[in-house]
Amino acid sequence: MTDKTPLWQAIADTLRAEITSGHYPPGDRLPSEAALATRFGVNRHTVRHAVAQLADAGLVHARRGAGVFVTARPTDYALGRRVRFSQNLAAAGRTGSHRFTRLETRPCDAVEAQMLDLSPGDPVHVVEGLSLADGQPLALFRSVLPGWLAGFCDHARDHQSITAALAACGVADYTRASTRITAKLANATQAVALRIPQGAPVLRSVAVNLDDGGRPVEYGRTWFAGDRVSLVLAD
Amino acid sequence: MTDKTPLWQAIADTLRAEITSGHYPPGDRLPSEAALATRFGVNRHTVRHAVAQLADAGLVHARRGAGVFVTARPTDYALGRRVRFSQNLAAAGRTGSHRFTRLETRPCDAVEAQMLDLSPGDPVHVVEGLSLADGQPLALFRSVLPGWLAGFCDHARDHQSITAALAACGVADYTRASTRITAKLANATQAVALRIPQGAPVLRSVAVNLDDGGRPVEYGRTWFAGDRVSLVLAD
DNA sequence: CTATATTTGTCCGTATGTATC
DNA sequence: TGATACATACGGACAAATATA
Repeated sequence: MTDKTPLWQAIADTLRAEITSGHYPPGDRLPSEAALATRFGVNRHTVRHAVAQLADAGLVHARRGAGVFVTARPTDYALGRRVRFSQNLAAAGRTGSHRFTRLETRPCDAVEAQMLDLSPGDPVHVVEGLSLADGQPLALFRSVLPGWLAGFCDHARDHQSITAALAACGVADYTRASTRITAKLANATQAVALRIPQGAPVLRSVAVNLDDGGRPVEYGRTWFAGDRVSLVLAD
Repeated sequence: MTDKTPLWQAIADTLRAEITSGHYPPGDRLPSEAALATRFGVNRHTVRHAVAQLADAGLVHARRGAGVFVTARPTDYALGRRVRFSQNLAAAGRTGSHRFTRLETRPCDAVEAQMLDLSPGDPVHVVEGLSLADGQPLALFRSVLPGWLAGFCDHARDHQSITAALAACGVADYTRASTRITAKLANATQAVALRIPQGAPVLRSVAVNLDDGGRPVEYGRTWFAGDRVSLVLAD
């Protein structure tokens, strides 16, 4: 080898190409380090160096005693002024679906009142649910909507869609005023719902949507499974 | 008790009010569970239930053996077309500073080549460093810049600023083409540098900046301490 | 560095009121 | 009415992490 690039990097590039080309699909196990070492004709440590780079890049993840697995490609989820769940997943080539787990009207607390421009104790509609992509849990969400949207819960139950229910309440269009993103660790409840191990990272997004008159119509919080989604801000 | 609201919720509300009113400032320790139990005249488990709700809301966080602490408000970090670190922190009322930990020119790998529109092996400048807010580590970053920016490393060393070094290389302005955000767990290296426990959540942001001619001039990755920052997308 | 006390985390219980089938 | 499940509240014991002398 007269080439200046290190052996381990060449091996890493080869593996990366094989993974991205689909030779090793997401969830698949790579050949053992020993097998890769014989294949490339190098020492196992050289393979380890290459695999470590891929793992650091998040492309694969090793499980002691089990092997090295190709990380499932995270679903791209676009954030912007107009965020619509199903459209987003369609763009990412996935079939998305909701499942509402709670639907109720109750008095709001202080935080909800401030975000929705209400007085504490005013009625609000609350929708909780789970977002699925290709049948796999992608995110938990809790949306709070002002009580003056008459009959929202019934519409939501009928249409199984927040956008459709808002339309039925006379809110034809809405845009996102602000989004705030933080990283948290999954608590027990979230871990069970999202089918991720407890302590796995979750992306928490807090957003407020306004109708075309500038009135707040939705205060939504979403918890994404951190390793199944990547939020994309496209300008 | 003829009241229908649970005891633990009333206690949680009381504590929440005392925290938000500033009675317990951020970073402060709450009285021990035993002390709170005697104060409210309830069992320790009831206090624990109340505190757990506050912790779940992110208002406080408990450290075994140490106590329950009021969570410091995370620094707001605005994301948009024009992202400048120091400006962001100034807007949040913090004093920001960089510290470059590595500065070198080397051949690029396959991913860097693709992101920067180069051929694999072309030279790139690499800047690694730590971002601090009020002296506290906020984020780790690794920026990769194309090699045709002559003398970038020297300029960066002189100015201790990526924006200034780019200006010295003739790139007067640059805008962010795309940003991609995922949640990860801190590995040992990141944990030490950011002074967070290993396994704490980190926000990974991957972005590409373009000059006014649309050429990629920076491929930057940033790892934010998940509980010290909240990324804000303002439209 | 070694106790020792403090504090939270987790587990075992018991009992009661309420909602549901 | 009975059976069952669940949330609430209390009591105790010990483990694990931390602070302190």
